[in-house]
Amino acid sequence: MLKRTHMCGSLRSSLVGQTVTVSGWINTYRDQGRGLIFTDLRDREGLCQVVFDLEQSPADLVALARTLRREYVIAVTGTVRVRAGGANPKLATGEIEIVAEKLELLNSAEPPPILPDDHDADKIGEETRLKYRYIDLRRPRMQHILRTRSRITKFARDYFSQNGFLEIETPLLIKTTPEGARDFIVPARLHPGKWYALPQSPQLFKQILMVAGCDRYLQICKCLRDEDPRADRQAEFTQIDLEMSFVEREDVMDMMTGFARGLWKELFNYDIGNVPRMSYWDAMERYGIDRPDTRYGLEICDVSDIAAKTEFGVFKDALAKSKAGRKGVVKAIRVPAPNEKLTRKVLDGYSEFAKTFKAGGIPFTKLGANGFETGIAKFCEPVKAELIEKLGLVAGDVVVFAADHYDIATKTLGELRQKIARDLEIVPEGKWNFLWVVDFPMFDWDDDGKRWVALHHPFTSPNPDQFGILGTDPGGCLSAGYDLVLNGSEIAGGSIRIHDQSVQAKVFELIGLTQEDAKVKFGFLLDALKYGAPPHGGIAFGLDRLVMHIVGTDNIRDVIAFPKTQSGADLMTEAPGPVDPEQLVETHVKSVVP
RNA sequence: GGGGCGGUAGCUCAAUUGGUUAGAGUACCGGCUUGUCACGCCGGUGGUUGCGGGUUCGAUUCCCGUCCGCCUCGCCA
Repeated sequence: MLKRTHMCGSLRSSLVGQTVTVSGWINTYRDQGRGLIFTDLRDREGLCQVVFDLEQSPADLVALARTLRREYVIAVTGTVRVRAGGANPKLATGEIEIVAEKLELLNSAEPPPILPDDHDADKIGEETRLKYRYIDLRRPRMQHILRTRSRITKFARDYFSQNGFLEIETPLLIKTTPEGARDFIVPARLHPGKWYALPQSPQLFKQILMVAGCDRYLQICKCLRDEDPRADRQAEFTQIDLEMSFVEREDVMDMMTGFARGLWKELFNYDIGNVPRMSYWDAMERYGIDRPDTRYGLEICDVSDIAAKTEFGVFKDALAKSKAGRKGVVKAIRVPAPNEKLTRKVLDGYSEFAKTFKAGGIPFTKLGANGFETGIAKFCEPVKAELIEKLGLVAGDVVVFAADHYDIATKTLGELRQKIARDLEIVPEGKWNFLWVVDFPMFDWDDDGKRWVALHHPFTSPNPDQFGILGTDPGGCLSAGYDLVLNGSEIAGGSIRIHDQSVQAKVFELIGLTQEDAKVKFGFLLDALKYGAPPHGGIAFGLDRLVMHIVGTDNIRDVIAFPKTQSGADLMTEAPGPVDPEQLVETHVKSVVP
């Protein structure tokens, strides 16, 4: 085999006159007749043009060159020269070409079902791309994503290693975790009737590593949750998982801000600046969501007081509602000009959008030169002065409302705010808005189950100043949790953990876990906490989402080499599939298909 | 589990009110072509219209069921 000396995509005019050997795939083949054949040869680094000069070449080289087809794998030795026909500015290697002197056919290829060209890849159905993923991944765009992902994990390993983190592996076959997402389970052949679970995260193991004195831990690991996927969610995903001992909230946040700062410097030479903070309740009030996109305005304003003075039945009904001890609300977003895209039809469409979040609809109006016009103008006119004052309205502003239970109205406007920003095309390009969201409540009241549920997870510690009210006012107790938000997307979440066994027991009690239950489910953690657990806390970055932001895609499957479909299938390997009946016997499993 | 959109040539799509032999581009094959670069020109091969059933003289088209893919609500401590 001809020994490769250079990568196709790395050839430059500085190599003119040199003899080089490159290997790769035939990207395109342009036969010019008796005189010339051009091919673009592709490898991981890019394309370069290889020209076969048929008149100057021996007969066997010409004969072999004539048999080449797309996606054949070849090695070529030749001389680099400046292109006689002029440079191709579209290619990084466009100033030069290789004149082939030796050609070795390493493998032929059947005509591929799809071609690995970026220019028409966007049109190809994803189903086909996933089935022939090995061809799809040959595309420069996909190679760029895989490489970027690798640069990110390398940077993470370097940064955290420099800061004293040890990379430690935790088990994949673990005990099922009762709280949270649905587990993937694995039958235990050596224990008839018993099952392993695959980890939703290494949470408990990394805490125990802190008890074990490892001090600082890093793992880039797969996590598995058997829940329905979304455009930004897969059942199998990767976390950059971290934990630190002898730290408080500020220490973890500083360390992680440093990571983000360094990563953006490394990848974009971009200074993310100081990362601002926002409390959970501030985020919910102003943005209707716990991961606000602060790249644009459109903040949410509670106008319940003013709405109560109107004769609008929807407002009155909403304000009369009550749930989990919280009254109904009326909230509004002021949409300043230019807002011409918010036509009557678009605004009416928002009500349909709102219904997906169980809201009744989106009342709206517009402030004209002489008062409110359209929509619910007649109900707003009597409280015109107060609305103008509260929302800071000027003529031309559109106002959209949501009136419902607190959680529904908040969520609906939080989602609608983002939709309006997209519709008006006011989301700035090229902006990286990082934000720490802090001061989450410890618990959320579950009205159906009539119990408190942990908002983060039940190992999250209350903030140091909140221990006093943990028992007396669980609903008001704030945690030492923190989420790192980037452009409206949660890219990391973590907390200071409980290291005191009695506090852990209290939290379990509050979420309705009896001592017996806690012992059965988390006994090993409670035991570990007894034997000298240091104060500790950590965080986990969602690697897939991080890569999505960095390469600019809204499809999580684009950043995973071999992703699954929405039904959890791998179209290339056709997993999941049936197993041999003998495997069921061995694992003591009887399969019953409905 | 619910809602929405989609499935026609290897790929991307079209096909009038239910009506002749289901078309186009691209890919592929053959021929021509000495500076192309999404090469060009000429010709050709290529179809279980996702699958099953129904209505009809006749179904890609209408109806029922089902499978697959995407988006989404629930779900995702």
